[in-house]
Amino acid sequence: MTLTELRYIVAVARERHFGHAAEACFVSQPTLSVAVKKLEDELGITLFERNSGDITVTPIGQRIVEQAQRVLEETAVIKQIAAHGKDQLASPVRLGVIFTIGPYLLPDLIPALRNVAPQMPLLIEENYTSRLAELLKQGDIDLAILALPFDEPGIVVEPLYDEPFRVIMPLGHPWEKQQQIEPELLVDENVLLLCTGNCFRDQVLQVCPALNRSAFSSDGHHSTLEGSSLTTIRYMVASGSGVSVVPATSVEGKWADERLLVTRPFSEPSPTRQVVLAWRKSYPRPAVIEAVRDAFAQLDLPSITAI
Amino acid sequence: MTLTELRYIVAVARERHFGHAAEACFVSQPTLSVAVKKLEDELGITLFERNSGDITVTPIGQRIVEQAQRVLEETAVIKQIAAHGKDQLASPVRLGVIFTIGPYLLPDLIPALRNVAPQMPLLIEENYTSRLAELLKQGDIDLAILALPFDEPGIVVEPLYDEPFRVIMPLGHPWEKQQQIEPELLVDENVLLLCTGNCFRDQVLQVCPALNRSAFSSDGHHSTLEGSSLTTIRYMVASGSGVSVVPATSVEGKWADERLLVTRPFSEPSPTRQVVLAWRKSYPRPAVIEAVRDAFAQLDLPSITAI
DNA sequence: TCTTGTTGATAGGAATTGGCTATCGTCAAA
DNA sequence: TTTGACGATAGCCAATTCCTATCAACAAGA
Repeated sequence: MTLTELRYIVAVARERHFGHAAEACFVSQPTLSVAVKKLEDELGITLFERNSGDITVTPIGQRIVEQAQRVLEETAVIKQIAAHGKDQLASPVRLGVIFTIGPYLLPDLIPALRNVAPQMPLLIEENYTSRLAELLKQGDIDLAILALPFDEPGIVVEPLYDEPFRVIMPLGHPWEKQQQIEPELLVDENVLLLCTGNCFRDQVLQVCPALNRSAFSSDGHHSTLEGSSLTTIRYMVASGSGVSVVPATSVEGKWADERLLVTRPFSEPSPTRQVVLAWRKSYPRPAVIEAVRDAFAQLDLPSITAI
Repeated sequence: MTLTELRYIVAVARERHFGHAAEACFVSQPTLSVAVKKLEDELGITLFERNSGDITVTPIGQRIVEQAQRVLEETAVIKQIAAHGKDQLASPVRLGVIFTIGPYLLPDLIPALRNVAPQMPLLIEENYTSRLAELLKQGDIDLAILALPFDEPGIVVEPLYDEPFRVIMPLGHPWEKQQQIEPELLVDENVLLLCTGNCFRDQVLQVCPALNRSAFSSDGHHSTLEGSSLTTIRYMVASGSGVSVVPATSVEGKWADERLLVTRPFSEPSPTRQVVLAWRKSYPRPAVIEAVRDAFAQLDLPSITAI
């Protein structure tokens, strides 16, 4: 049984005439005759009564023709779904963002995306890099915004921007008078870090490996404390628990709060992390990637270096 | 788009593995790969994300696969209808019978048919021969039981039985003492006939053309009257309006009523009419014809000559 | 870093199918 | 008896479908 055969019998039932039905199907009459006979043989029943000069549909043929019509309608729905769904920006996109970027980037990124692709529903997942990598590979999210280093098989990354690190300290801290902070100074300070598992912690430690040692030192003087989120760190720093190193976007622009904190850049060359967009090599909707790129192009975030 | 392709994508979506899906479809993996790609190209969308080692269905692919499944289910219904409808004795048969046979034959024929083909719904149409011929040719009925002469293009007839004519007369009629009636005697009697249009009227006139003449004679003595049905004729005869010629089955067996009428056969060779089964040459259910034959073979009607 | 195994894609050729033209057979109407 | 209409059949060609063999990509393990 083929869809073509079904189309043929529907046409014959409608036209009650093999010749006209063939014409309606844009095939020759023998083609249609043979196809109908083939289907009749396959089903083992006679669909049409060929009277000289008059075709009638048998009762069982009538039911089968009606069912064939239903089949054809359902296949039309497939084409319809396909035609409508051809717009890659029409179906949902699941976007993962790491914790240390999401809260500061998304309020700007989401409107920009709505601007670029108004019809595209967005599902956001905030999580750690490692978890996002998992979700990405399993196909549970489609895109991820995260920071290097990131290297997973089957995943392609594309740089979005470079984000410098900033030092934050409580109001009245001795470094307040310096316009730039030397990284080495941190070793002698009480530096608050994010908990283990957060990529930003690793990035900071990579910039200043000495902090790792001091965290385990037991002299009680140069110890580091840990916070569970950047917001927590901010409040811990503001309350005088120490200083910290945070991504620039989390303490500048609309997130700056001079009444609580003092923010200073590192001396040049400032340590930075590179924020990238990641997706499965096999992700079949390049238009979505393009839309995200366009959305980023629209953004005008302070303190970041577009790439 | 072909049903095979739809089967393939459903299998791939189910197995999430081209190789396994191909196995499930009893084709080689390349065959399936090519077919899926062909469908994707035709629809213009990517149905599956081919990640090394893991196949995922795209959101739009998911919807299309579900729709494809619906299509396949509907085609399965076609096969189901066909398989169930293969039994030619399962779907309704429309049977036409002429007025002068129906009332006397059907009470016996229908149970016999139910015996031969218990599952076969019967739709009965009682009418004149000419109307039955129309219905038969138009396909509004499938079979007809009627009397010769009957010759219509595209219609095949098969003898069922010969039915002798009988003379009926009121109780106490002079002919009551005769065991057989000579046809010539009718000319001098008041003979009741069925109305014009009824085939039995023509059959009687064919046996005794003289009646036709006398019907239009104006001497008032040898006139014929007309009744609208055999039952009417019976009561008209019983009430003394005259004599009549009727089919044997309508006045013998369970239809005999010696308290009202006297029934006599004609002298040999008795005039008869041949009752036949008629159907379109193209009627595609020989088993139905066979069932009707079998049902007649079961009948044991008095006064008829099986053929 | 190199090999290896797995998996889907591709190439090329054989078999099948679907379509065409030409012609036939049937049948009813003239 | 002839004719015209219509569906069936025959024979051929092209397109499709399916196969085997092979390739390419890639992740995992040595």
